Formats: sequence, structure tokens, C-alpha cells
Amino acid sequence: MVLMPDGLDFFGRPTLAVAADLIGTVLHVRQDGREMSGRIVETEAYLGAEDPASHAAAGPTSRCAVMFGPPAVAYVYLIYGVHHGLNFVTEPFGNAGAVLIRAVEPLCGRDLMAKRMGRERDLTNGPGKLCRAFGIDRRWNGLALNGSGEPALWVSARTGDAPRVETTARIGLRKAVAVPYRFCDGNSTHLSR
DNA sequence: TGGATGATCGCA
DNA sequence: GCGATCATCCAG
Repeated sequence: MVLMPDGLDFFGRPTLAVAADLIGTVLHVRQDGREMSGRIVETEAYLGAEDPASHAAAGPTSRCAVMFGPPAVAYVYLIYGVHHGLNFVTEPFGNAGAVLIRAVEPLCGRDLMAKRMGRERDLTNGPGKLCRAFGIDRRWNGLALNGSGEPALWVSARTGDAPRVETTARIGLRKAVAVPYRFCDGNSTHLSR
């Protein structure tokens, strides 16, 4: 069962719009018969050929191929040889675009997150950390966000107080540093760095 | 502030 | 093949 803030057409829209509208929605994961969730509080948009910082800038490669595929699919990659990053593919088939999930507020499954992280706080306030806390790795690459099967991944409608969506420059980039493609809930206490 | 750590990509 | 690069995190 998949609930979307604006119905089934939530994905397949311009990447920047999806990145903003994901703030306040809930990421769900099911693995080993166990469900975990977190409220999405920080995202970054990555576009296609026009965005030098995007993996898709030079066209489709084996790594970023799913960015060019159908929307509402997970794009998971390994960065710095250490951490995984979770993205949602946004644009219609043939157009590259994805949204990096940078931080969530833990909801369900906090105990398991704390066990995996070896601490009680700062469990999911960063793209690498939230993947580790939720148990997401490259095996999840290409997974549809439809909540079926196992492991499963999906998004449900906004929860909690209405977010105060703020727009800033993306973090940690060497290219295309200026554009304001980062979105976060200014009221959240679970943002990265 | 810099080191860990490995897949990926562009060029030879 | 080989080396530069990389959307990170944490110890010191």
C-alpha cells in the first residue's frame, strides 16, 4: 500500500517540485519482517545533463542508469567507499532526475536504528547515516517504491506539523555549488551537520 | 582537519 | 589497466 501526498502522480513530475514536496512525508522500509519509518526533513535535487553535480550529467552509465528509468524507483549508490546514498527517481522515463534523501526524523524502529548505529541520538541526520540506520545498501538499487516484496520501500503522506520548507545550496559538492537545490524543514531538529 | 575506503569513469 | 574523483562520517 502506497500513499502519496498528491496521489499516484506524486513522482513523474519535475525533480525540484518532488524534492520540495517530499519534505514532511514519511519514508517506510520493511526488511526481515520488520518495518521502520522516518519523517523526511531534508532532500537535495539532482537533475540531468544541465546539472554538473548530478551522476547523470554525462549521460547514462551502468551506475546511474536507473536515474533515466521510470520514476518512483530507488537509486542507491556507494560513495567514498564507505557510505550509501538513497535517492528517489523522479522524472518520466528517459529524463534523468533524482532526489537524495539527506535526513529523516526517526519514527518507527528507533530501537533497531540505535542498535545499528551504536548510539541513541543522531541516528538519521545525514545521507550515509540514514542508510546505515535503515539497513539500505546497493542491493536496494532499482527497487520500486511500491511497498511490495522484501526488502520493501515506500513513501506515505505528510505527517506531523506542517513543515516550514526552506531552500538552500546543496551540501558537500565540488561542482554546481551555487544553485539552491536543497530543501529542508526549518522547524526540524533532525537536519544534517 | 584529514584519513578511511572502494566503486566508478575517463583516458591511455 | 591506472589514477583521479567522490551527493560522507568521525576521531583527534
